Amino acid sequence: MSTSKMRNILTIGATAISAFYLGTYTNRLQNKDDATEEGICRLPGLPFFSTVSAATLVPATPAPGEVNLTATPSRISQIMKYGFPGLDHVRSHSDYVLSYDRRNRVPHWVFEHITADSVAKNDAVDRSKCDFRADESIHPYFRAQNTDYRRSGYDRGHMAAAGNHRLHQKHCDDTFLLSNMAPQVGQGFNRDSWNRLESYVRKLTRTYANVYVCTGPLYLPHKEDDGKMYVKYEVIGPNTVAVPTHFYKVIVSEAADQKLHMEAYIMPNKVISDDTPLQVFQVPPETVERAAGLLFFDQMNRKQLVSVNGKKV
DNA sequence: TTTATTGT
Repeated sequence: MSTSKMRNILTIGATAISAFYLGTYTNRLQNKDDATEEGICRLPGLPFFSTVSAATLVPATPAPGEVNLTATPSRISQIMKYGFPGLDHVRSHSDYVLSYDRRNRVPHWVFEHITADSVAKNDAVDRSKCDFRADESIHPYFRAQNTDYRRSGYDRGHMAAAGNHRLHQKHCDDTFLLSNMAPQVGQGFNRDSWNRLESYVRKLTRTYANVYVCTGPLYLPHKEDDGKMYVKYEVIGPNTVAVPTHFYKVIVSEAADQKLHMEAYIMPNKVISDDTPLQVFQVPPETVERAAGLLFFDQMNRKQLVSVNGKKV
């Protein structure tokens, strides 16, 4: 085991990670050659695919230079090109797709498709004009409110980052829904190392034509003094919003030649020294899948996959 | 630069 791998495991908790089988992602994918064909048929009647026959009645891909302001079927298909990680309470917004965890009042996962254009500086989009607000599409029993976060000591941390959605003010606004938030340690995490990871993902668009990123929370077990394993996490506010122990990102970068490069990261929701290299937090994608109960990019053709965490496969 | 909060 390499030094960096060992440091990584120590950082995110040895007991948590050793509980998961550290196989290779490619092993599972090797049986998935025909995954693409079965993909569409597998989808249940989600609201945005409700009537396939109606698809032609809905505005399709916008003309070049124009921007989708609503979650059109074509845009959702583009964002979700490589498959849905899960299907629990899926919501499609103008520029990202989310699955909501009603029990924990935070997302299960959010999916984004970003390009050099969508992350480019745009004076027409002003983050300071965006307001954090409750998501009215979530049943009130399960809806997080701003009061849950107030004086909790935690930031309202974006899962789909505001900085990834600069094509239009509406795209930026939509990322401020509380259904896209989870409680994050502010100084030392959200505003620092997690922000570094988000910036790194944006930087990938300088090299790759399309970047697909899935982000979400984890609740990892740890061993306590009695020798038993427990999952323990704080909850905040009147609506008992869960404070995840860790967060993940699974990224697929698509090159102009259709070759795919996959990366996966798990970071603990705690103060992380700014000089910690992001590589320290790399894990096999399968580790995130087992921890989250989700399958990422399962519609990806493995023949296109050329690297995982920077190593050839 | 972007990420955010504090009865400021």
